[in-house]
Amino acid sequence: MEYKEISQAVISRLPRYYRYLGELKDEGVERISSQELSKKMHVTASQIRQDLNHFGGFGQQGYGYNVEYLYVEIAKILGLDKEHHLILIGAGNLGQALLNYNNFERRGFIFKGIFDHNPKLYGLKIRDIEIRPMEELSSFIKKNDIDIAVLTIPKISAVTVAEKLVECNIKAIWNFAHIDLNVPENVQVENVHLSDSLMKLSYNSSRYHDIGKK
Amino acid sequence: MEYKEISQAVISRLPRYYRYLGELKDEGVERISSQELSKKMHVTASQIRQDLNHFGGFGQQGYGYNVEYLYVEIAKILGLDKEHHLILIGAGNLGQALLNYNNFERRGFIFKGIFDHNPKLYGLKIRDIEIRPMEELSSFIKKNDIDIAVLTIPKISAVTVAEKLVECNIKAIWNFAHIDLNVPENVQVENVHLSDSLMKLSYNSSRYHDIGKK
DNA sequence: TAGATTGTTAATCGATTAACAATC
DNA sequence: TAGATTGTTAATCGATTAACAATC
Repeated sequence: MEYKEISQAVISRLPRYYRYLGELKDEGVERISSQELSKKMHVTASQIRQDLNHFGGFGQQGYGYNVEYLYVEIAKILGLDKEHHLILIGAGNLGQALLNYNNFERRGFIFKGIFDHNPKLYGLKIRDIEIRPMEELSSFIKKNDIDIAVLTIPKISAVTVAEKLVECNIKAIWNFAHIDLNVPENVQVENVHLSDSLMKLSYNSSRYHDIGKK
Repeated sequence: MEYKEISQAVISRLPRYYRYLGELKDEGVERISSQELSKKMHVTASQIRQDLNHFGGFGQQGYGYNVEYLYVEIAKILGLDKEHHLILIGAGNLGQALLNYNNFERRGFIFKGIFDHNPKLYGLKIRDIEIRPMEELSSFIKKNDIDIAVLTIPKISAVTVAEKLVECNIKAIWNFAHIDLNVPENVQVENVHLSDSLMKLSYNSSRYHDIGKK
């Protein structure tokens, strides 16, 4: 399999394509051209064709793209054709919210374990998943073939926990802690920095209304 | 005040600068050069200087940047010098997690009201904030000078609620629903699409480990 | 003053868009 | 076959990086 580096800009757009194709599929649409899709999504048809062609020729000249087929192919590209085993680290409000979010499970992201450093929680269950002490982290990851660790802990402990996860050979960290994690390049990190997002919104709304419409 | 459009790429980096400057300030660092900061943040010094100069000359030749001063200035740019009044729409798990997240309040983002369409919740309080029926939305927004609506509801109702918010002249929507909202350009939308983020992580970790290191 | 480091212009790089030949 | 639409190359646009004169 030959490998060309594909930019994160392209990758970031894939889930959105996937979402729109899923909707079209549910509406019973069989085929769609890049132009039709571009109108729906407010992007250029050119970009859609370019993006998709990084991964293969999924369309057909004179016809367009088969919705069902493209939907399945993008799922494969995104790794949604395989099950992913997750652990949650930090059983606070946000962690529980993620645990209770059904959509992840539907896409093959299965929470296998919950970890917390509060001894009062040990043995309690959320959605039938037991809360365990941090000491069991390493053995649990190995035993349960864990792919992804979800970090919903305060930033103060995040760095240490991330280091520990690296030692456990975790492949990916979904980081909700408000700090940058420095991990080796074979460990993938995806950050969700909620305050950054809120500040961006604050900037955009303040600017817009201070200055008036552009 | 003259206005030049500043790219979202630049804006997206501001909260990160702000975070690092806050840490430096807490460590008692008084001044920092773009080069020192660039090493800490793993970006180029050139980019830091370019980014900051969109908003003014905050540094001094031969000296660098005063940490405290720059920290305050970036806060102003991001609109953190003013209070923002928020409402939460959707009192589910994720909504509650956001309500309980102290950091927002510390930065001036204050939740004033909670709305839900489940009558069983009316009158209940989370963090001393009452849950109200959707019918009161419009009057509440006007009366309490609400800036930002936080949408933590299923996508099926998100579009309708967004339309209603637009009618109420809301300035900004922080959207956690997994759907694109179409609103007029004077309403700012910031999306947090958690499943998109997780899919991106899935892609990156699958790719990396399928193909081997680049 | 000499050294350091910014602010800013110019060069490079990469991503997006346009155009069109290939082909279903 | 003629029409439609892709896949792909070329042109454009914008963002990042490099370089350096200005200046503290």
